Amino acid sequence: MGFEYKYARPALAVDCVVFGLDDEDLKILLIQRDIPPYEGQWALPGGFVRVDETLEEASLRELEEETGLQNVFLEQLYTFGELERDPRERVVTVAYYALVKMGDHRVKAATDARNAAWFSLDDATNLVFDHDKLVEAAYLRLRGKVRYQPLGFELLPTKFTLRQLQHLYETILDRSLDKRNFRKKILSMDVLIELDEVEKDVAHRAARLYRFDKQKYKRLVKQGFNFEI
Amino acid sequence: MGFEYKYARPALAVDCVVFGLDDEDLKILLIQRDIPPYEGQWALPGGFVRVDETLEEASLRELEEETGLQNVFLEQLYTFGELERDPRERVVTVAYYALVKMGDHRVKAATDARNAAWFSLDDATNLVFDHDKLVEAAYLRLRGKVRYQPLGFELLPTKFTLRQLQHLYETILDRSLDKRNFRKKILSMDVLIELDEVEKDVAHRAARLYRFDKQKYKRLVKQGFNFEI
DNA sequence: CCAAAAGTGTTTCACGTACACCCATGC
DNA sequence: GCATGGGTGTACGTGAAACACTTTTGG
Repeated sequence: MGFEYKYARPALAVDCVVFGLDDEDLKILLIQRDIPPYEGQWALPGGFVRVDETLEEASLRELEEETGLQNVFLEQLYTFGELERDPRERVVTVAYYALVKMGDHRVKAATDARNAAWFSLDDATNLVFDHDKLVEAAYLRLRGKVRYQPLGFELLPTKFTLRQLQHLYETILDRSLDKRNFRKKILSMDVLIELDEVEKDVAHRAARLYRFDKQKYKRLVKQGFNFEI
Repeated sequence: MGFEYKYARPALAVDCVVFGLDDEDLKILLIQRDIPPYEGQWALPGGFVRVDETLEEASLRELEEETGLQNVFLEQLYTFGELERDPRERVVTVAYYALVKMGDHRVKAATDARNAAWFSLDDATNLVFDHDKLVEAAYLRLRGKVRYQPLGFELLPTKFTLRQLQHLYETILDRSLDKRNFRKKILSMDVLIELDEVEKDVAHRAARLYRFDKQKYKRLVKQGFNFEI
């Protein structure tokens, strides 16, 4: 029984830092572990890589198993290989970060997880293993990359207002932006489609809705265009 | 004898894309394999990660064992986990890229390598495994990052002329730059130390030598400075 | 004295930034 | 009619880009 190798091998895992955005701030998705070690404590969703699946497949599988999430934007972040990351044995983990439209998804705990819930980034602290470090690295990457790649749209509903988009950048970059300049800039890029629709159920003038034009963006990039906020 | 685990584990390796720069162009360091599979063919230096060393330690160890290189700039690139990367079995590899001052180092083949040699980037093709892909990814990363991080200095001698520095950017970015604007920009950043020395053995007016001031650069970064070419 | 590269300033234009008011809507 | 956020234009300054000639040195 079991698998035998000539030399000792580190175990290989994946972990996901899942970002979501609501009216208040940037959130990340944590699970409460239902198995040792650190049973009952909060951690990033993740688990061991099977020998017959790719790293990305493993991440998506673990995400669905532990939190119910599907169809998320996923990108590799960094591989953490310190010797004492895991108290059980040597475990190398490939970290991914994911961006989800929070409104579209309801999270639910499942396999190996007692509970799954969104935490404000500031409260997502004292996690098990070296997961605080992974969260920090993921946030740094997001903050750095969101300015020159159209990642932000993955966090918003398909139809959004310019206010929502500006608020997203203000939240992630942690500074305020000038409304007129922001609108001028984003509209001049010509990657938003202005819809014949306005937001609903607001106690004031309703704002126009927009969609991100992914096709057009790709075409522009091929012509040398650089997205930048 | 051997090590037994409950579940099958992928093997874990590291591979290094080592860049160097000479008068002509950008080079990468390859080894000619001296062991199966693909014995005799050209590949990136690399090998399996031991259970008691970190990923970075493994990269540095393999680099020294196979090419004799020491004291190089090293940074993690990406982790490749496709199922059929290696004909023997499932191998996940953590790729690193390295930058070396070619003049300072003499490469020599050693453990597991029949030969080690520098190749022009254009000639470093038809490598074994998925190494062509790793080289492509490393070059993309270098080209992207060299513009807003002072990576370039890792490829030059400690003392260099502005012409050499400009040539470095022209080579990596693959476009020509205006001499006056380049000098204005790099000097205005105030991260170069002008030395009381000029280059030697040139058949024309000798250019002034400079050093990169790493300490000052770090101080400036803390104050919000952004390096950018 | 000739070849080769070093070194040096100015003008123009685009873009980022700062800044304030009227308008539409729901209650 | 009032509170709330939607939507809009201009002036200024900084920095990127274009561009050519003189100086120094070695052979």
